[in-house]
Amino acid sequence: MADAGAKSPTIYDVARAAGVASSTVSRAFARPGRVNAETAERIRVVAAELGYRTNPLARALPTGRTSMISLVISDVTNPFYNEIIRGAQAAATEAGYTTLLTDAQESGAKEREALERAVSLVDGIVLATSRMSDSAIRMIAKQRPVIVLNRAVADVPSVVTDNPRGMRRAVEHLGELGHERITYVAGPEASWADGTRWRALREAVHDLDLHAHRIGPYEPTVAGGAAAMADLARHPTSAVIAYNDLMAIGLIRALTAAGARVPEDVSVVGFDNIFAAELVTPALTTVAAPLHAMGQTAVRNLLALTRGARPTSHGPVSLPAQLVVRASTAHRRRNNTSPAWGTTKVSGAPARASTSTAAGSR
Amino acid sequence: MADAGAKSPTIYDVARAAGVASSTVSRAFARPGRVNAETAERIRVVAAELGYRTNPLARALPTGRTSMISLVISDVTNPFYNEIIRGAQAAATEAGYTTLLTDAQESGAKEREALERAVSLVDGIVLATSRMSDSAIRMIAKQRPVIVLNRAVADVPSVVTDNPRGMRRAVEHLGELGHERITYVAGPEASWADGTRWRALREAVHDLDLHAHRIGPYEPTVAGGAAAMADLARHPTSAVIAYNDLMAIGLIRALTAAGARVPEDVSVVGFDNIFAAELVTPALTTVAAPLHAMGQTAVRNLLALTRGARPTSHGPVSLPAQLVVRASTAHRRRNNTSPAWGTTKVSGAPARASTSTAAGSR
DNA sequence: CGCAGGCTGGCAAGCGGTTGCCAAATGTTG
DNA sequence: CAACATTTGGCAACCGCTTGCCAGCCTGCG
Repeated sequence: MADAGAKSPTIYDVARAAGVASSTVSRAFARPGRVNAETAERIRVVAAELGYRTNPLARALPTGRTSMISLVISDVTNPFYNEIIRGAQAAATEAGYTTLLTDAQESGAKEREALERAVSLVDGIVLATSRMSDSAIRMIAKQRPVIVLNRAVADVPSVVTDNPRGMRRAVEHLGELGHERITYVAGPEASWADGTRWRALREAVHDLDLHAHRIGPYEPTVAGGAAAMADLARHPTSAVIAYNDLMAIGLIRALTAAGARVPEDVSVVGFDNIFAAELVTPALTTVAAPLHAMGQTAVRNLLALTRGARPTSHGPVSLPAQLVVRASTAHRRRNNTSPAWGTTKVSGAPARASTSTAAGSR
Repeated sequence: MADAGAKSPTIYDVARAAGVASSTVSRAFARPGRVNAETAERIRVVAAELGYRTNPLARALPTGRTSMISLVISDVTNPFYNEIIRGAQAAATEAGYTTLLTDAQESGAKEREALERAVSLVDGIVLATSRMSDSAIRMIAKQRPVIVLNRAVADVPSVVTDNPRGMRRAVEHLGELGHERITYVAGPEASWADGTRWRALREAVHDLDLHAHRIGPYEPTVAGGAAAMADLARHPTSAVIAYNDLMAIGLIRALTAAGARVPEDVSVVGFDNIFAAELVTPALTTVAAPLHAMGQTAVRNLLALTRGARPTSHGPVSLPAQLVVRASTAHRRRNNTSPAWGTTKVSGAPARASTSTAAGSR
């Protein structure tokens, strides 16, 4: 039993107690096979008795490897990151790595600063939706292995959601429901994902002979979605795809407040499948990003890099998205081509039996 | 300009370039005043030119202080922790500390393991809703300063929500609405908060001449709340207080599915005021824990401890909770004493104008 | 029997800072 | 101007662990 009185024991204490040199103790732990099996076992026993644990800091100094990775998130309070964090943690822990979580608080400056302090502490970095410029990221990337999430930066390996395919599924879904014009409610212009999604939407509507219109940009939040309401009223459509779930939720609330019914009057599709998506009313139809898998993949690839693997030069690693159909989308009502929200008295939607989930969301 | 070619420069490089001894460089950074102002300035300039940054690892070895703290969370995906994390991060960053976020994934074993690896890396630890036993926590606490959140452990300083007062407000609110019997939907038995809340509820109903009944325990999740439905149907009441928001949301969904209307037939109050609480329909009336402040306070107190402050022996630091009144609570309908859920056809609730927030939630 | 080669374990030089102690330089005082 | 107090900067010994290099020992083989 370890008594927690004094300082924790070092390899020297173990070495003395076991009657060997400190280097042998070190090797017994760090270099299996380099030391005689019996000796190693004896050392192991003595170490256990003394309650010895190798000090990661001291180990890191000569080796230069800390077994820590940094995960930088632009905003921890955004539920979008929850599963990413968890996936990343899982992959890191599994590989014996500790995760240094940093919240950039939506500020490129804070992100830089935090990174500056962390960079010498970690073996690699995952940047989830960084707010920094491409060049700043490349700067970091030449000091330590870096993986960016949901973004493409030249010369820096990345992991992204397959937005085009996900968007395609969403458009097909709306098309099957009879919608002909789709409004895209745009997120931040600086967002790589936003550009990709809009582009994919245009291609999809073109192929399927539908029409798309874009409004925005807005903040990628509930408030931002609500703000889109005004513009939407000017270009009424029966179907909307929002940049992300938060905005979709905000928009639905605004629509409802204005007297429109979702999905009867307007179908709304979100992106990301965040936790709250299935909690809101109506439950949100959304394109589910493989959040957990993304976090996991990012970390795994990062660790591969730290072990000296060459980054794949085939562009970003793309993970499949799935459409989760819930209750915010429905058939377009033919007799209601040009919705006049708010003019008809709302009679209330009966409890929907639905919430059919087309694809498992996690 | 720092060229990112070679290894990062050390104090020796700076010392040589500035024509001083390495110790002087060290002191110029770590011991202001110990070195002549001019010399220090010159060193500073040279260091900047070389792109020198002090290596936290190397510094930690001799000093024993890493400027890192560990924040252990029982489940990062639980939105309850979002603001706590952020508050903690903010306080840590402000003090120049880096946060090591660890997700215990609801497992006491994983928590221990993670802690074991982290303990030698950090100057202090915040345990948010730990799954470990009191004695295990005390064990950790004698190796490093520890602050526990939302729990009382003898001899270990803690920060908690003022549950009794919050519960009292909730009961008063329901009482004012005419409810006479309140059902408490319990969370995990092992939860310290659960016990505190139930006790507070009993006291409050006693003082106000109301009645309380307890069902459970259930999992503190949406599914757990839904599971409570069955038991609730057996003891119908017009008012329910759930252990937390997630359960309240689950319960509301189950009630709605069963044909009961919230809040017309049943008023529901949650705890925590998580992000989704205002997004669901009806928006949830809930007791808002000062999440951000808790994270912040925990870290500040922890850092005070690492600086050698004696822990306050006055028991846990208690932070005030506030009641946020939204749309899930309403006047009890006198003619509906014994609700027969599901027998009457639901006609649908008109869009509520409400969502009145009695107290700012953040 | 002599020797090359594989195992083992020890020695000691770092890794990049910190800091107690000392001495030179400078400032103060009587 | 001598004696003494203060600054200021350098020396060198760590902090705890890793690892290149070396030597002793044991085997196996010609």
